[in-house]
Amino acid sequence: MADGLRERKKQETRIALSWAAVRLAVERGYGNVRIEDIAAEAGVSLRTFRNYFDSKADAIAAREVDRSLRIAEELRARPADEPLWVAVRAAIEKHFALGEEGHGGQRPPDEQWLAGIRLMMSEPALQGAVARAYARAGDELAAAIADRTGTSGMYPRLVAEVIAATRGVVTAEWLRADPPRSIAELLSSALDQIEAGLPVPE
Amino acid sequence: MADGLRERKKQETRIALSWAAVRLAVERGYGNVRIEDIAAEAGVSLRTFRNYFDSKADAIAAREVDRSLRIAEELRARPADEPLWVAVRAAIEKHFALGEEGHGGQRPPDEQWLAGIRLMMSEPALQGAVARAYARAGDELAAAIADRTGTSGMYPRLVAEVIAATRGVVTAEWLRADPPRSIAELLSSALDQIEAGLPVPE
DNA sequence: CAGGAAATTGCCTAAAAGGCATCTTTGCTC
DNA sequence: GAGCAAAGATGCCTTTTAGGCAATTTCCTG
Repeated sequence: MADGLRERKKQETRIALSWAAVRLAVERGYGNVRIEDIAAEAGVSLRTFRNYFDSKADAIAAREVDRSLRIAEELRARPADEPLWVAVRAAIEKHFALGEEGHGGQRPPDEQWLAGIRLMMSEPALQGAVARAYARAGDELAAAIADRTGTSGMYPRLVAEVIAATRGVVTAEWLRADPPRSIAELLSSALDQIEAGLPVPE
Repeated sequence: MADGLRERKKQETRIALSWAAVRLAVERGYGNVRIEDIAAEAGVSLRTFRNYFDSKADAIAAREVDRSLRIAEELRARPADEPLWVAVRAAIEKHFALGEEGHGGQRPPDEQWLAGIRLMMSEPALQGAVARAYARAGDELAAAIADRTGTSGMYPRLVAEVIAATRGVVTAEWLRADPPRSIAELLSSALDQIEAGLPVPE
């Protein structure tokens, strides 16, 4: 078998800890959550929490790490003969569609997930951990792009980082836009601009 | 007056702490430096260190924060009628030329500065703080671009984040390239690709 | 089902984070 | 140039985090 009970349980614990961390932080505020509480919520000891994550911030960011890594996965899943940017668009779109299937059910914009995103964007103490998460995702993405295009050097990394940046900007704009705008629309617009070389719009 | 002795001294202390933090971390390794040591090195109390920075990592990243903020400054300093991307190229080039004038003298590639950069790129515990630094710089840059181009919405932020990403990729490539390559050349190449919309190279 | 690797846990020490009160220094006013 | 108010520096204190070490329990393999 690929991974026995052992590996699966470890993954479950990791996810349980991360969700517990996000939930508690959203409820009480980041600063009012002790890792002891998170561990208790997930049913493990404080010391075990520490075996999984180096810090409280990492635990909260873990969920976003997993989600972000999917972009590279999605990209690899696209047909190999599809043009790069077409595949990229599809991969990011799928990434953004994620959030419904968070922990089982599929109630639309998943309030829990959204609150978590807002938390991560607003709490300064979390930005570092989140940034590291995105850096990790960028590495994977760059590798996927290198494989797909057969390029090396700066190109794969440039594309990966630009995609990561785009994703961040789109997310921020989506959260901010007061007459709400659809993510798909924002994303499409942003990628159009990227592909056009970012000329100053008139 | 704009800033009295008070303000200037505060700035000096901040810089002294940051340099001390970098120097000690480079010498002994990040984990073997206590903030107490940094404070002592800079001639202030431990408690005062904490008034300046929230963490050891922040102190180390502070120098990079200041340096990164200069990109936006340089951009604002360019002639207003210069095309955006021309101005951007010039601003980043100047940013990269920085490092000689670190703390007074101007011995070429400033070993101290380079070692600091390597440290920041390699030590995981620092990546969060550094990422936050770049995020700050991105905000300033986006504002500068918005002012210069008279645009709003996602465009200024997209450009700012793409520039930040480019700078990061170029720096990484420059540090890694074994037959060393000039920063100017790498930067120029990267920006050419960005302006062309990142088509897959042949 | 026995041996061994891996994970969980408790215990312990060092270090970090940050509130609060006090003392100094700086900048401004008369 | 003396005095006053505000801002900064410092010391002290408590809570929380970080992580090493060893004992114990849980899963995998042969």
